[in-house]
Amino acid sequence: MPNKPIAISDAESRVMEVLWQQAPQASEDIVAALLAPTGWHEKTVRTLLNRLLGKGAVSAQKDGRRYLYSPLLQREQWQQQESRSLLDRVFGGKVAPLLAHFSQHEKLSTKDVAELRKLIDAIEQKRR
Amino acid sequence: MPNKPIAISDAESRVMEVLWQQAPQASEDIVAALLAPTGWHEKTVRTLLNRLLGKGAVSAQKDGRRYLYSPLLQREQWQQQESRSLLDRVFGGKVAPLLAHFSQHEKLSTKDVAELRKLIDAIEQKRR
DNA sequence: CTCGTTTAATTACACGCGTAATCTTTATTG
DNA sequence: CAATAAAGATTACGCGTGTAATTAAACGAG
Repeated sequence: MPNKPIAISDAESRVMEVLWQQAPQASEDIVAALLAPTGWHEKTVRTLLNRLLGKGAVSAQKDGRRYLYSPLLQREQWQQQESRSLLDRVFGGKVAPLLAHFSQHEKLSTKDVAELRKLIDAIEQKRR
Repeated sequence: MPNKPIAISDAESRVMEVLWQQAPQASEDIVAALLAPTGWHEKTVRTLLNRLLGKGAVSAQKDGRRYLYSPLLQREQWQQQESRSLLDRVFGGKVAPLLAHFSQHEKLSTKDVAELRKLIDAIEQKRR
């Protein structure tokens, strides 16, 4: 099995989010995109980029004097890893308790509920 | 506002799980309960217990020469913290994408689906 | 009362993370 | 070509965590 999960930290995921929205991007742009929401220093962002490179979560192609970065780790894949981790760590691997939990504790908008219902219909549809 | 969230680490949560199943318990029992699933040394477990004490996640009452530990942080509360954290960090705070994700990527048992449907019915019931 | 044993408290230590600062290389400009 | 500026690479540093080992205290056995 080829792909062992790439673990990225919280701060690193913020950088990935920027790349998931658009790629490739130069570090300058990534720095700019993160400045407002996080207040991070340029140096900080570059450190995170390098760590992500080291982890194989992003790739870099040289473009003149700078690099252009692209995500290698896909957002979906990361979401899945994180979800599974929560499920296993916190809910004993069982989906129903998690969902029950959300229905009790998270305020679901009417739209959420409608969407949920559609999802379930679709799932049941596919089953039979 | 009294309760700022108590952050507990992964290893610490394993100790809490033991206490959530039954409390109060002496460290000896907790050590014993964790030995098989984790292989942790007695010293390790005691360290974790002390850290949890420091964080206010458990309480200890002296019982002769030993302490009996009880959880202060409740399981529900912790699950909620962790769920919210996943939701915010990974799914932009929106429930529907999380659920969509689960429906696509996690194998939901027939029972899961049935439960989900019941949950939704209940929610909609409460709304009108 | 002293020694050993059991339990608790203190200390250890490497690694990842958040957050940069410093050093180095490379391209630009006079 | 030499100095400067911009980008990248290396190094830093304190804190939490995983994982204990070491030290101290307290109680029971002689």
